Amino acid sequence: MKNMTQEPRNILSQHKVSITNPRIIVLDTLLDFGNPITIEELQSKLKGKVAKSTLYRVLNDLKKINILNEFTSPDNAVVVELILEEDSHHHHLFCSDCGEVIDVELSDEFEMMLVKEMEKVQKELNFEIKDHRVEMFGLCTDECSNCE
Amino acid sequence: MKNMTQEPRNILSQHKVSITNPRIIVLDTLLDFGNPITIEELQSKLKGKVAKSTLYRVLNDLKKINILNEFTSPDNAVVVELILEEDSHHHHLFCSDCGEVIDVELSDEFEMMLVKEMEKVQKELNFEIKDHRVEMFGLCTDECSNCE
DNA sequence: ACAATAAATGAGAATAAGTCTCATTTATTT
DNA sequence: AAATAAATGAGACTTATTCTCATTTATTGT
Ligand SMILES: [Mn+2]
Ligand SMILES: [Mn+2]
Ligand SMILES: [Zn+2]
Ligand SMILES: [Zn+2]
Repeated sequence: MKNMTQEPRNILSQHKVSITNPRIIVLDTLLDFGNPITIEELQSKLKGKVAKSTLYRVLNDLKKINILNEFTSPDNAVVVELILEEDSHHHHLFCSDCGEVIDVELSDEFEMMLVKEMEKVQKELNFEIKDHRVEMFGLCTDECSNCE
Repeated sequence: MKNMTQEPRNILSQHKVSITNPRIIVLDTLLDFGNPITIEELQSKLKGKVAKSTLYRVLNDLKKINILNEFTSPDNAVVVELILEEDSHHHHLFCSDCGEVIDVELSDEFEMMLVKEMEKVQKELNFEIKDHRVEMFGLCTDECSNCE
């Protein structure tokens, strides 16, 4: 049985955000794409359906309720991705050629070691570390449909 | 004895880039600041000395000869830093409050483990990984002069 | 279900980071 | 020192994102 939280209407009501057409459409598009997506690509998918200003507003709404992650790719494209409850902590791999962004889960041992490193840094620099991010850069090989 | 490579004129001539005033001034400012700096802050330091268009051109020149690293902070500010020969591989810590960016060197054991993780990912995803970046987010504590 | 109220939207104007143009200045080469 | 090539400054231009405001849509209370 499919997770109810993945329905746009449920996601919105769970977060006490009013259910509107543009919000449903944007969520649907993000859920359907299923991967990190550039604003540019998202805009092209929504052309004629959601106004540009509304798209940015909806994305901000989703950020505010902490279900949208935003970051910048090495070629300075803004990328967003939904954070679903079922998603586990992960990182990203960027293709320098086609710009594709791929989710990557690293091993628990590695994540534990990273936490230890952060604890060391915290003490040394007297800084309270809340979060981290690991980004990997490289090149898609043969099976990428975008680069060739 | 101070490293000759740290003199703007030497840096430029070593990279076969012509020695001009704006380039010297920008390099001096970056060297003097000694830390990653936002474009905004850099511009304010250069106000009246180097034209905006020239600043961007010089930064591009430095990127081309691979002595400038550029990245985006979590609040979407563009940050640059000089890559000096004496610098070792390192990562960054961002204060979510004041925006400060701090260099962080992680342990060799950690870096080795990260390389191993990347090798695993490479095989699994058939992706050629060239580089990586670890970013840590948090809050400066007491001794930060910017946040208070 | 219906009116009243509050919130969200669309269209396009405004803002601002970064790029481009071109006349002038500066560096390099001869 | 003159000739040539490269770099600069000023401001125009481009474009991603934000803002404004009149209209539409959602929510609430009856
Ligand atoms: Mn992801
Ligand atoms: Mn650094
Ligand atoms: Zn690719
Ligand atoms: Zn701080």
